[in-house]
Amino acid sequence: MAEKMVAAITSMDEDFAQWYTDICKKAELIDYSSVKGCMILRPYGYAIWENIQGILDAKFKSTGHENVYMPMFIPESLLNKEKDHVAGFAPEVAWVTHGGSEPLTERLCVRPTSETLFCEHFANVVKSYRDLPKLYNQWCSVVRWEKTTRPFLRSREFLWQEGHTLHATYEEAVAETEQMLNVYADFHEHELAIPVVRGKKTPSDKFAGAEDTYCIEALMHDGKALQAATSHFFGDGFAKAFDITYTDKNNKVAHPFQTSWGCTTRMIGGIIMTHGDNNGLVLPPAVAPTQIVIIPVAQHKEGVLDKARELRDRLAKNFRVKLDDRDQSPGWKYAEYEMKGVPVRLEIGPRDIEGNQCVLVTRHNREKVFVSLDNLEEAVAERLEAVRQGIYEKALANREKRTYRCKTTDEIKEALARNGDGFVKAMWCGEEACEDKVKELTGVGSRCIPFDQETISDTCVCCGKPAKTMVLWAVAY
RNA sequence: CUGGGUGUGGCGCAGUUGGUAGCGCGCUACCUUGGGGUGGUAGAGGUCGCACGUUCAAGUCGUGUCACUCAGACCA
Repeated sequence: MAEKMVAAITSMDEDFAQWYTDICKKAELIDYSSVKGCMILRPYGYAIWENIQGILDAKFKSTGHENVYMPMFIPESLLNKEKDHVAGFAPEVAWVTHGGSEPLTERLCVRPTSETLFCEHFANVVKSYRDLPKLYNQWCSVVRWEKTTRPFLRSREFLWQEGHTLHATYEEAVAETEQMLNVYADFHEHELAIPVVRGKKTPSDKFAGAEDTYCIEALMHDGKALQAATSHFFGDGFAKAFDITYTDKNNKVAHPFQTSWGCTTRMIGGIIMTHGDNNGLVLPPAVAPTQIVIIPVAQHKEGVLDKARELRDRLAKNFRVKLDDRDQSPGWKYAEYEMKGVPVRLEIGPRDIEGNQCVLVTRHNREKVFVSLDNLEEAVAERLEAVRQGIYEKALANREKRTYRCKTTDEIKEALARNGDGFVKAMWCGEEACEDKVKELTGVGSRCIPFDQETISDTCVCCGKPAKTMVLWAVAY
């Protein structure tokens, strides 16, 4: 009977990409639309995003940020003001050329990111050191005309948040960049139960126009890396390009220092590929639209549904709970909620009611426990925490198993061939040519220079010259 | 953008040498159902991705086109 359930989706070991697509569709997260690369976020998928938003928004506000909303159109001349920035984004920009049937005098870009809009606005409103810092964030969608698309991982329009801040000093802006990276990292490791590596991008991999780009990198179940969030330090480059100035305490005109940071619906792809299994999605309790689902057993029997409703009302005070009283067999429902990744399932039938107990089943390991109804709230909270802990440890174990320390490119090739894709830790001399060469020889690209450095050897994995830093390498999504 | 794969009821598929579309699941109604997709009876639902062409006749052959999907390159 167990075989019948897994037949619903492609096995992840057999074809990970197909498994991923099956989950997106069958867990009812998304549907495709008639525009290539533009996906429909269905209620269940959007609810995950709303939960992510709720948690992050609170963290942003508690660190002093305010939400704003910028227009979705950027005049071409504005986009062109910072040359590295425009070079980075121009190839994937969508353009509006007409208003009704009239051609526009200047075409408008649909925002791929909003640095230019924020800069234009900052230039208008910042006059004095008293106006600093500016700590802004916006929740919106952006458009990047990608060639090939995948649900959550690469779509032409995607939802995100972008923080944009202005500071009087270099040090304060760097501190902001680091602070926000840590907000993202904590969110991933605690709420999403996804272990991440914090680090800095190599110069060739920086955001277009940034002085430094920090990022967090996660390892997916199949051994490929996913950049989960980024935080950029801009120095005063944008401020100079957009003529943002203020008068400082000494009555001198100065340029402020700037940051931006963002994360996207891609995180949902990360959740799927980190925690999912052959029975479907596994959601971290913090963002699960339904944290606990109540399945009545023999629900037509006297008293069962009444008891189930009573439990639902009790649990609703502390949890996101759902009672499924549809006319389907319990087994059918078990399979459905496993597909949808509900962290904890509560089974309640006549025998349980007689014994003043119920069954709690944790999604990630299908462990069943009988608990007394007297302290159900505590038991549910404990089970949810067990899921969070369990999936984090499972993800961490996968990452550790797939982290290889290599001294030469041959060692990298051998490690990947023997154990499959994963994180490679190897030394680097700092030359872009070596970065490219490693990718060409082994297939793995540089992901970041981790803050937690190790000394794998004294020489560059590629050229053999003295090494400057340890770099994390991987095949990336 | 490059290279593969796939387009046939809602979903998954079959359809032979061209001859006028079929199966499973799902859906609707009723019955049945105690712990992992319960079983039964009856029913609804399709101009075969789109366009042009060949032919007496096209789901089937040809050309084009679009979409989805996978693998690269690029990106969050």
